[in-house]
Amino acid sequence: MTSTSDESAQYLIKTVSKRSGVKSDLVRAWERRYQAVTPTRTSGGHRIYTDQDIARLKLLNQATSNGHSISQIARLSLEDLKNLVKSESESIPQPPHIIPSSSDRLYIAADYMEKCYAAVLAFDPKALESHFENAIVELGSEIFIEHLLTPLLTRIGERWKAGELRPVHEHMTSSVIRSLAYILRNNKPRAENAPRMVVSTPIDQLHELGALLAAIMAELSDWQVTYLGTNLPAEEIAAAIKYTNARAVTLSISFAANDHVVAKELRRLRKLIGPDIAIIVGGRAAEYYQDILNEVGVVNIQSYAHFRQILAELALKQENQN
Amino acid sequence: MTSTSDESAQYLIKTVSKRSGVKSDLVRAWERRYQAVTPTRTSGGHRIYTDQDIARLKLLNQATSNGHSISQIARLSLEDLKNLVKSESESIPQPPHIIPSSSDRLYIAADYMEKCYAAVLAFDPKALESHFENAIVELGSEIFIEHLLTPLLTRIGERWKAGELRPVHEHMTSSVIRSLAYILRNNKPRAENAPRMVVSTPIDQLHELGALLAAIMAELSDWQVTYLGTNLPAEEIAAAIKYTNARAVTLSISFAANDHVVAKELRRLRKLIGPDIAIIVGGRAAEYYQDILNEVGVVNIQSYAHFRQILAELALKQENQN
DNA sequence: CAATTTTTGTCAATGTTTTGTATAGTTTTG
DNA sequence: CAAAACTATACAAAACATTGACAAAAATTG
Repeated sequence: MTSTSDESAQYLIKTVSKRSGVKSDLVRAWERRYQAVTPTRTSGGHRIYTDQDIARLKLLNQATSNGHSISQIARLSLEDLKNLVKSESESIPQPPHIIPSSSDRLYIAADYMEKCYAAVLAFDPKALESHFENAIVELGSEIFIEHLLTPLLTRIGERWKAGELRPVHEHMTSSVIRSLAYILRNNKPRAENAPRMVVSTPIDQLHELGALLAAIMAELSDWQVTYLGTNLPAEEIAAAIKYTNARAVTLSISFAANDHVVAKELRRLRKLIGPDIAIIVGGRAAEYYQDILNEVGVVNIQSYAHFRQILAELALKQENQN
Repeated sequence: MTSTSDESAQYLIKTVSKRSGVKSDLVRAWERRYQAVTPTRTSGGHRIYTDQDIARLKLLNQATSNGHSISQIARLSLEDLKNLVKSESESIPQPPHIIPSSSDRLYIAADYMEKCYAAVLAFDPKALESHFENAIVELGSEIFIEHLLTPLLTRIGERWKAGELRPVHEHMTSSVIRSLAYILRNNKPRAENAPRMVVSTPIDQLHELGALLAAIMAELSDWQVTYLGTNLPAEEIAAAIKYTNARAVTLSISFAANDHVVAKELRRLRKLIGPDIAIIVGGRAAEYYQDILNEVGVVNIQSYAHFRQILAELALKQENQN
C-alpha cells in the first residue's frame, strides 16, 4: 500500500466500473436501490467516486458472486465487507477484529516498533520499508521519528552489542530510513524569511542518521535547512553557512573515537563563523565533549523537545532582529 | 500554486505542447475551463510557461489517459498529481515516455543540466531540487540519471579540480540527489521470483552516490535490490547476500586511495560468497584495479547500457535455472 | 411442487454534460 | 510580411444521467 487513499483523487463512473469490475449501469442501480455507494456530484450532475468507493464496489462484487444477495450486504461497512470476503476465501473463522484498542499514538508507535524490529531481524528491507510507510501516515513525522525510529535505533544498537545483530543490519536499516527522508520532510513551501540552518557532521564522523533526523526535525519546525551529509571539515561547513546566510548550524557527533579531532574542528568552526551563529550539537557522544562544548559556546541537545525549544528560541530571536 | 510572476517563465505554448504532449489548443482550453495552469503573459498577451508547468501538463496528460477526468484533477497540486500517476503506474501498464524524440530528450536533459549546474554554483539547494523534480517528471528516471545526473556530477568533479567549486558544493548536491532517491525508484511490486541483488561500497570507500545510482538502475531493471550504503567490510556484504539469497552484488569504487585494501576485500568477498554469485564493480576508479578484477572474477561496468545488459543476462540465467 | 412474488442484472430511449477539436478573425512577434 | 498566438464561438463525439421496462433467478407461498 504505497499510496494512501488520496482524499484528492476522484473518479468518474467509467473508471470506477473498470477498476471495480461492476458495470456502470449496475453501479447506478445499486446506488438507486440500496445506496451501496453515495458519490458526490459535479455541478452538472455527474457522479464522483473516491478510492474507497472503488474498494467497496470491488468487495461487493466479490461477495455477490460468492452468493450473497446485494440487498443484504449493500450497506455494510468497508471493514465488515473485508471480513466477509476474506473469511469466505479462506473458510477460516475471522479472528475478532480487535485493533490495539487504545487509540493512543504512543501505543501504536510501540506496536509498529516491534514489527519493524522483527523486519530488521529477518533482514527484510521491503517489509521494513512498508511498515515505515504505514507508520508515517498513521503517526505523522514527528511522532514517527521520536517514538518509533529513535527507540528502534537504540534497540538495534543494544542488540548489536549483545551480538544478536550484525553491523549490516544497521546499515540496511539506515539506508531504508534515508530513502524515506523525502516523505518525512514536509514539502510545504517555506517562507522567504524562514530561519536558515546548516546540518552536517564533522570530519571523521561517519554516522549520518542522527544528522539526517535533526535536519528533518528542523524542517518540520519550519526552518529552511541545508543538509550536507557527513564528514566535512570546518572550512566547508563554514563556507556553507556563509553561502546560505544561515543563523545556526547543527552537528551530530555519534562516537568518541578521536577526541582531539572533534575538539579541534569545533574550535576552528567557531573561529571561522564568528560568535553570532549558534552551534548546536547532538548525538550519543556529545556528552563526552562537555568541556569543549562549553569552551566554544555550543548548545548540547538533550532531547527532541529540547531541540525544538532551541529552534523556537532561535527563530524568535532572528525575527526580532529583522 | 503554479507560476504567477515567475522569473523562470520562458517557454511559448508550442514548446510546452511538444514537451508535455498536450496539443496547444487543449492547453488553452484546460486553462480557460479549469485553470489547470496559469502562465504569465508577455506584454502582447502571449502565454509564457515554466518547467514546472510542463511537468504539470505532462502529469495531467498521463492521468487523463488513465481514466481521470480533467475537470476533477486540473487543480490538484503537483505533489498530488505525482502520487496519483505513480500509484496508477504500479497497476496499469504505462506506455513509456513516447512524446518527444530521443534526440530532443537529450537536448532537454542538457538544458536542465545547465540550470542545475547554475543552482549548484549559486549554492541553492532548493532551486536544485526543484529543477531535479521537474526533470524527473519530464525525462523519466533512466534518462534523468544517465543524461542529466551523470554529466552534472562529472562537471562538478572537473570544476572542483579547477578550483571553481568547493567540496561542500558536491556534498550539497549529493544530499539533494539522495533525498530524491525515493522518487527515482520504481515502486511497483516486484515479482516474488525477481532476481535479487545487494549493492554496497567496500570498506574505506566513502563515496556513496555511484552505488546509490547503481541500485536505482537495477531496481528500474526489475531487480529486487537491497541497498546497504557505504563502507562495509567483506563479511558484512557476504552476510547480506546470504540473508537475501542474492544472486549478484554490485560494488562502487570511486577512488584509488588504498589499492591493497580494495584488493584484499575483493578477494575475501569472493572467498566468502563462493564462485556462483556475480560480483559487479563500477565507479571511476574501477579501471585501476583491472588485474585484481580479473583474478577474482569480477565484471567491470563500462556504461549504463553495459550495466543493463549485464543485469539482463544475469536475470535470464537465473530464470533458466528455476 | 407449482404458482406467485421479489430480487437482480441488463437494456433502451431520451436528454444533458464534458471534452477535445475546429473555424474565423485579430494581434503579436521576429 | 509570414508564422505563430490570441480570443471567441461553435460543434460533435463520448460519456453520463434518468426513467422505465423486462426477463432471469431466487425466494416465498399456497
